[in-house]
Amino acid sequence: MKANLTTLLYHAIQSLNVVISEEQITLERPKLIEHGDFSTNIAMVLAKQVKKNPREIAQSIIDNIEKNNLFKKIEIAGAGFINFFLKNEALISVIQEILQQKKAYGRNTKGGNKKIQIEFVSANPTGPLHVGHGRGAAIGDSLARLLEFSGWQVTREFYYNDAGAQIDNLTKSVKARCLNIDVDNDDFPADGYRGDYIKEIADSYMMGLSINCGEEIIESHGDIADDDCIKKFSVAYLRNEQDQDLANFKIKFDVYSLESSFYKNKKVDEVVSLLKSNGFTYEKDDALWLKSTQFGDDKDRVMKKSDGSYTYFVPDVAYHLDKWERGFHRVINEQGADHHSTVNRVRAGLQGLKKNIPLHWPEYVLHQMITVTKGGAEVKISKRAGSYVTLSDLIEEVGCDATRFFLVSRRPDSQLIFDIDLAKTQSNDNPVYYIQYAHARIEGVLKQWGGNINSLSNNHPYSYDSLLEKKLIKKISEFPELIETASKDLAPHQIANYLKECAAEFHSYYNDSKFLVKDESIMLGRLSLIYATQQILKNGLSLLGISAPDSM
RNA sequence: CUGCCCGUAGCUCAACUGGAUAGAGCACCAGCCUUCUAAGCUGGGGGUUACAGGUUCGAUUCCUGUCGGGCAGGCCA
Repeated sequence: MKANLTTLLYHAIQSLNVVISEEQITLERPKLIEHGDFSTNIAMVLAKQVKKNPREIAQSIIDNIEKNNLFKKIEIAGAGFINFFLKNEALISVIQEILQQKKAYGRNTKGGNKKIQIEFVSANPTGPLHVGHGRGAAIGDSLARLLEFSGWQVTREFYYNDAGAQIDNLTKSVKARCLNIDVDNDDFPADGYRGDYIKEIADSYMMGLSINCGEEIIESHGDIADDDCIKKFSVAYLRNEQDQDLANFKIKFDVYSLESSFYKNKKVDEVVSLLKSNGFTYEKDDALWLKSTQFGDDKDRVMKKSDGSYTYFVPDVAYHLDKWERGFHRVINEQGADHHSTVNRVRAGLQGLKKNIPLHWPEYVLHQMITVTKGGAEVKISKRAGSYVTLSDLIEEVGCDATRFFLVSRRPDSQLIFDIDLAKTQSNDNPVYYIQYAHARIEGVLKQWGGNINSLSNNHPYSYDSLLEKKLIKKISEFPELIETASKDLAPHQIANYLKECAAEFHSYYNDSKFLVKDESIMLGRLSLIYATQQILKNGLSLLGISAPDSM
């Protein structure tokens, strides 16, 4: 509908001999019902260029709109808004559209089936996943679903560091625990990991357990002197645990990339020699530096440390070169904002390769920190992890659906307060239940009715005259526009907000109206509206990876 | 000290990227179940959008500065 209107407007403006692109025409959904179904400010935008009063321009645009039978009326309002009021038939046609397209309703082809990669979570295997990873997981996975729905060919990817200093640190920590060195003991590694889980790993290692890690089975022989074996075992143990957490969070990845693989396949060497031969490096203080300031970084960065090993961003650049060579049109990295300093470095490194990689490739979605509260007080630690709240604690305490909803429901760039008490309440306080309840309520009515559900997708002679019906129809018809803006903005929280509003419109309607009435045309008309609403709720929830229960 | 993000009702958050009278939910007050799920609905009070300037027909949104919070600025990731 919106697209149709835009085209109509475009033609009307062209016939005024005004140069304009179709993208410049913005159509809005007015907040107030008195402002019609759609509204545009295009006359005010054109006022400067045309040098005429906006209201005059608006009038000539209206006069030039091609004949059609969509509108009840078109008005000029305020400083020069053009407000469109659609005919009833045009408005209610959305119900049949939804019921015919079902789970495909709202889908679009903006992505043109091009390849896009979303990297998210990317936790290092040095401990259990924490809430921050959970936020990344919820946002990243919803983004993936949203972009698939928008016609992109999506690859979900997880990258982890299985090679650097942090892994050595993990190994030392586990080893210390194998030797029964307590975390308070002076002999325990100064920067070691102190959570109880380290003790669990050590115990399992000493017992000679084996870990089933993908296709590989990692065995331990309980040999305390074998650092390499401790390392492999610990990494496998934690990877295994993280996979379990992610599975419980209903998240699947298509590809796992290992930092070590970019050393093995010489990608790191390739990157370093390219940067060298392109003249973007220099030696200083026994180290090799990247002239990242030439690409907008605020200082140059060390690539190769004085001990001969590379800093973390070098394999990161190699990894992104690998992504580029795999042919992704777009790459989105979802990460915690505490990693924002890597953005400039990775992009600078890629530019230095002179491979014609676009300036803003890859894109980043950075999420801010999370505060978890319970009983009004901040929760800072989990017993197992020691210094932070784990994702599995949350899932266990409030469930997967509520956890996902709360973690995805805020703009990524604002700090989030996760209220465990609120997420746990099974009442109207809790938006997840509020939305799911709307879905279940509709299912209840449809079950009670017991008729042929498919017959609802036919046209029914009912005019939807009540205000609540009009508002609900308006809301569900906005779903395709929501998908477009949410995926353009990489902002899945918009889906969560929308679903709350949609559920609210439904609950009001439900409370006000009777569905199973004697008059069949009224009944079928109303049932098809709520059936369409249910479909919208289901489609929206599935974009967030949240279940749509038939009863509660 | 420098860079990035944020600052909206008592609390948690929106606001279609510059639009019309800034919206929801909690909390508070007053109502609605012999009728399809009350996990619901209806009504009410609550705001100088941190502050001060600027840009223009029009600013929560863009620019500058100040204040406050978070995160970075390690040859850690």
